[in-house]
Amino acid sequence: MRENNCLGEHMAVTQRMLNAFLRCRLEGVDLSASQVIFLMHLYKQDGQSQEEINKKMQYDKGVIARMAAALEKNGYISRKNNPMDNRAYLLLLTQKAIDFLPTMVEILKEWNSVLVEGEDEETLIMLDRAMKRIADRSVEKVKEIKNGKK
Amino acid sequence: MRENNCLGEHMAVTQRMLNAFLRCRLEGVDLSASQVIFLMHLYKQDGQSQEEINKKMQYDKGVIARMAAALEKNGYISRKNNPMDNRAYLLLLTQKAIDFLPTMVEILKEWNSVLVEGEDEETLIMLDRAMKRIADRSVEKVKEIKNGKK
DNA sequence: CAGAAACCGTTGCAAAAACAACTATTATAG
DNA sequence: CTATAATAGTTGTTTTTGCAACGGTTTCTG
Repeated sequence: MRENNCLGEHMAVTQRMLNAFLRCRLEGVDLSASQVIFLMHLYKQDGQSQEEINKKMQYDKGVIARMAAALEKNGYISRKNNPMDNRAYLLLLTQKAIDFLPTMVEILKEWNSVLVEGEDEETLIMLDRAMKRIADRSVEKVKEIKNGKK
Repeated sequence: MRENNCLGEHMAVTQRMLNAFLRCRLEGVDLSASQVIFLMHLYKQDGQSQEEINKKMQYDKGVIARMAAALEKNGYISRKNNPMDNRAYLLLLTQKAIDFLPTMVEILKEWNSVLVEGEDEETLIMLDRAMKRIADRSVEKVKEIKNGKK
């Protein structure tokens, strides 16, 4: 009981450190820490909508809108209207973004190596799966609360 | 490899959900999400300095200074000069903070129950320890980078 | 002991993020 | 078919966070 209560704090600290790390490694690059994660989602699957990125990152949709606008302005993505749904965009990576991928992967790999250093393969698999379940339940919980309030 | 890369994203999502959850539960209370965590550190050990809280939470020290000022202004803590070191404060919980403790514990317990739901006791212990190691390495890594830059 | 370095805290400023109100489009219900 | 609800995105405003420069203490070093 006592021990579990700290999980959240460890995550919070790690999260702040990740952001600090990314800010250091992105010095001189016209990308913020969260924009890099944004782009990573598009690398995994190009042509998503802001809504889809929003669901995955769980940032406020206003924040996502501004990130997308900034990424477009800086030439990392283009926003095509989705012919299937005129409300939504297709967010598409530009060549500039594709060229930046190797750098980004290297930076994320460096961070990942810090996270996994000295941990068993078994522990890591377990950790990742458990954290996914936890993240999913967290999203669900907040959704319930917010729906209940309307 | 592929799987581990997502650890950070799961943590990030969970972290944002925790903040959203706390904001909901703290409606009408003159405390922010991070201020509650701040107070929790004082509950664990009263009379710490801002620097000590800073080390544990890993927020920027300016942020900690403003949190402490706000908590004092709203009557949750008092700041006594430390007779052993005139640079530092002793941050002390007031009665108002102590009265609020049960509410706070209940809120955090509610959140914790979301995190641990359906997980084995074994998994949880493992998770907490692994996350502590990860958080510690993260802090260390960022410290190295920032020292290297000076 | 004097000067330099490290430490603790504050403040101005800028970036990041949340929230709410809004427009426009699509989907659903009666 | 129309009215209502839900969806996708934008924008104004406020709060939160990070960074850097600063002032006053303490500690270290020669």
